Amino acid sequence: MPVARVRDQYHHGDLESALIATARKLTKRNGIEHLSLRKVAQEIGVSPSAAYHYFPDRDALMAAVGFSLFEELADYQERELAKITGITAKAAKERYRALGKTYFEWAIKEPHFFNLMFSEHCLVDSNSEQKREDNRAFINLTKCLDELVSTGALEERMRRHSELLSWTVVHGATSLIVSGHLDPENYESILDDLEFALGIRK
Amino acid sequence: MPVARVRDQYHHGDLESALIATARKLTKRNGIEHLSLRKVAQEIGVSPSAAYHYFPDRDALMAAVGFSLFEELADYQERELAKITGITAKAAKERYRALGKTYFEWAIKEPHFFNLMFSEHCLVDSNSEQKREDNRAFINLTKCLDELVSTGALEERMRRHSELLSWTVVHGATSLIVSGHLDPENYESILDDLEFALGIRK
DNA sequence: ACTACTATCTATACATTGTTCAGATAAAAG
DNA sequence: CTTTTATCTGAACAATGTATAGATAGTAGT
Repeated sequence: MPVARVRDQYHHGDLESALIATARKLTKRNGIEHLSLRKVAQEIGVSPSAAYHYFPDRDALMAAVGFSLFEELADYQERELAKITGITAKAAKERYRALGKTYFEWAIKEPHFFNLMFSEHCLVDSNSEQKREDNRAFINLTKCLDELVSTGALEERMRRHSELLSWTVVHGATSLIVSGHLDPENYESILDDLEFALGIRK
Repeated sequence: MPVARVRDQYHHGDLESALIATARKLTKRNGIEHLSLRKVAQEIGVSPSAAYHYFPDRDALMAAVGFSLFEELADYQERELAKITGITAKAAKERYRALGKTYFEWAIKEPHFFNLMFSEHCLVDSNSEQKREDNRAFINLTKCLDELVSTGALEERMRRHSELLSWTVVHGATSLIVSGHLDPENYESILDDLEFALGIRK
């Protein structure tokens, strides 16, 4: 299996990946609305019809991009979490905070990505591939909360109330800010409010 | 003399409203992605170019639809709030809950509307018309929280932490559920978690 | 009532888009 | 070397957003 590196070959070599990567690039620049299959093909140097051997339609390509972005986000979060070591309450709180901060900053940095991920293109049905990516993010949150409890930063009785609440607050604040309905400078104070309400010690 | 049927007239009479109303109808049925200016015009019985006398482009029409939906939602919320009378703690809690419930049910019932409202088409810049609609919803929340405090259902010290937190949780849960990343049956328990964390008495 | 004016809408045209399908080309299999 | 399969092209189609020039109707001024 020769890897085709030259663009003017008849067979591209790894067109599926190229399509996703290029669609990602154009989405990043122009947003979902202005992503055109033909421009993706043109950018790669391939005919518009070629894409249809890998994706049934434009929506499927966009969904593929969206799902790959969930992986990217989870990777990024895990890298950032790994930077914070220690089993103290302080470290646990930093990790908990980092989990939300990475989510928020990812969205602020690439709003077009965030919009794609939570658009109708990436609508998740119950037992799809994507649910596992959600699980991955959720498991990270679960671990963070467990650490908060075990280090004494979070009371045991608040533990079960914290999971969905944390996820919801972080996503909600991010969504409202990205869509312009809330000022970015409010993000930190909302997280403060959440930690205060959950009784996470300062 | 031509028959006085509204659609056969050269001048429509109130084309701007008709455009918004029809675009609303088609969006409700097919979603943002599949809304076409030409179909809107055809449905009204007018040429495609006619729309350009009222909206600079398709995006502007969609934005107009989106902003009108914010008004609709606020109207609906205020109607539902008005149904719950009394100045007891019980009534205050019901109104607080109703504020979130209407938001959630509105989105579940018409997900295409919700997606439009928080899409890039309705991106709100700081001093726009739309900010006032946000204010209207936020003022309702403010009043509900004040009532919770004055009836003794919410502690004074939690008051200032409750505003953005409540808004964020309700929107976040709704957004995650509409986009398929969270099961609808979780909504109530998330609200329970929030009320528990804020110390709102059962 | 006649004219000039303005607001409103149509007709036509164009580039771009998603998508289909028959066929070309290259790689793999025999 | 032939056959088969995977991969991509080319041309075509209908639909879309949008620009421009012109048609039509209501309105104001005389």
